[in-house]
Amino acid sequence: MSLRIYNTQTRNKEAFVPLEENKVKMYVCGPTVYDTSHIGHARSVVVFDVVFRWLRHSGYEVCYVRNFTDVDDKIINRANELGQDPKQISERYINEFHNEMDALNVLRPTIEPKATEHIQEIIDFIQRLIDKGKAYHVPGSDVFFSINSFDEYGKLSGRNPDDMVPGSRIAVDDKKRDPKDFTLWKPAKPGEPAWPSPWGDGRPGWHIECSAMSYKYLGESFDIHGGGKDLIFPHHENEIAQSEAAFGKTFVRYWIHNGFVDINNEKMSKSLGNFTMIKDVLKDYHPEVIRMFLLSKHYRSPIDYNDTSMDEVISGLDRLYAFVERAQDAGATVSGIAPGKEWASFEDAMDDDFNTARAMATLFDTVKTGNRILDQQGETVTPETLSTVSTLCADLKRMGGILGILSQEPQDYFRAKKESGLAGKDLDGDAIEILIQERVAARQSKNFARADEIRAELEAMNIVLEDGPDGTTWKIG
RNA sequence: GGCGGCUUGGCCAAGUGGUAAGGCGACGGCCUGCAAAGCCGUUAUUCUCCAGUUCGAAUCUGGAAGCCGCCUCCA
Repeated sequence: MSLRIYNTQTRNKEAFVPLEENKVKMYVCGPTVYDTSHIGHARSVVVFDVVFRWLRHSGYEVCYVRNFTDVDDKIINRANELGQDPKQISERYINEFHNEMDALNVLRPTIEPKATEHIQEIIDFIQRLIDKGKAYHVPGSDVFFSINSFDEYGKLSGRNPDDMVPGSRIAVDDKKRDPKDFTLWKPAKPGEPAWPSPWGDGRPGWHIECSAMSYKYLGESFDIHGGGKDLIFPHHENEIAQSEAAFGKTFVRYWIHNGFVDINNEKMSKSLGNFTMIKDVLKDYHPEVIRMFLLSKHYRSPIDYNDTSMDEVISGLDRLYAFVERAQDAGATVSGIAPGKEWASFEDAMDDDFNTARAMATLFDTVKTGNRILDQQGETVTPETLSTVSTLCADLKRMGGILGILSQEPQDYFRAKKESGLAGKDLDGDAIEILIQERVAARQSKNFARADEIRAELEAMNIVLEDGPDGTTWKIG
């Protein structure tokens, strides 16, 4: 089995064959840093983080580029609102973004270029387009890309340029030769960030930065380009036009687009006021719960964020960690263990267009198999059983390594869960221990009424007791 | 108006021609003083509806209904 990828452009799953053997060049559109990142950004970043991990695991040397759009109308507007410099704004949100993604256990891309640090490359790119007759400068105004100079315009989104009704959405700008032409370079208004150029002081349009930066780091033609579904048109369509017009080569071989995150079955929007920020979600849920949630459905489908779904994921992740803990307690080791057949199922799922939802099922199958084996054991675990359980546990951890979960020791995971669960309660771990000791004494003297009373008291505070062979433990229910 | 997507058990969700993965929940059992956790078992003769192709369809074709996204520098 080898990797197959659904290509937005062909609308088919295709066998993945990189341009250069054993190497993959991948570009993903990063955020425009004008505001706090929301759960939708998290999905895109986590999805492509898993793509990155899977490609690397598959033996490819991956050059993964994810940009920051740090010059943009929205950043300028925001800066004006706050009376700050645009650079302060973008730096602040880049920092925030990095902190949140680190918290979500997202690997840093190979390169994270910023538009403002590639102005010269952008200018050179625009000049090349002008020289080739693909773009034109309106004196005293913008440089525009000429749609009519690129006859494959629309091939990614499946739109026919002739069907695009001029002025239906955007006011017709009569400086353009064609209403569908888009800006490559726009003149700066007073007080706005600006760079000198052959067309006067100004700044780049949005689309051109991605073409210029992907060209610089990945070349004229590369393997994978990703982003959110909304970027298909016009952003990615325009990137294709720019890059293919400039170099006359296929720009990108595989286009990957992730679906949206809805909130309680509604689209996130300013008018609904339901923007759900990553930093707020991180306050409510363990980072691995968030990752597991984002990967629980196929990346191209919409996914709905709501409390019920999150609670289901918590139960599932607890279950996985509980098995790791149980296996380790039984003496299982994970280092240096060869992959087992559970891992093969996981690989099949991941190779099938990064089907994390299906891959997730193999984690639970692994746990089920392992628990069953351990349950059938008596007091002493035979070497054969231990070996089997070690393989299962190692497979599970290996899967977790791809999805970016199960990265903690189970003890730490459950301890952190207890601590966060106790936060805000007028009860601490010591107080619970005292109650447990009282209950142990009550049980020993067969005073089960008192024992149950204590248990009920704790249960009312969402603390659940478990009486095991080695005594009583508790957890947050 | 143009383009695209979705509709699977109580809920979430895989599954693109060969007879319905997985999770959560629920119920019964083992275990337990009773519970909890874990395990075992049960929980869709059926995949929005209609018609067609086929030996065979959730999967292909045509049609209907409902929902959703993009066409606004929103991931």
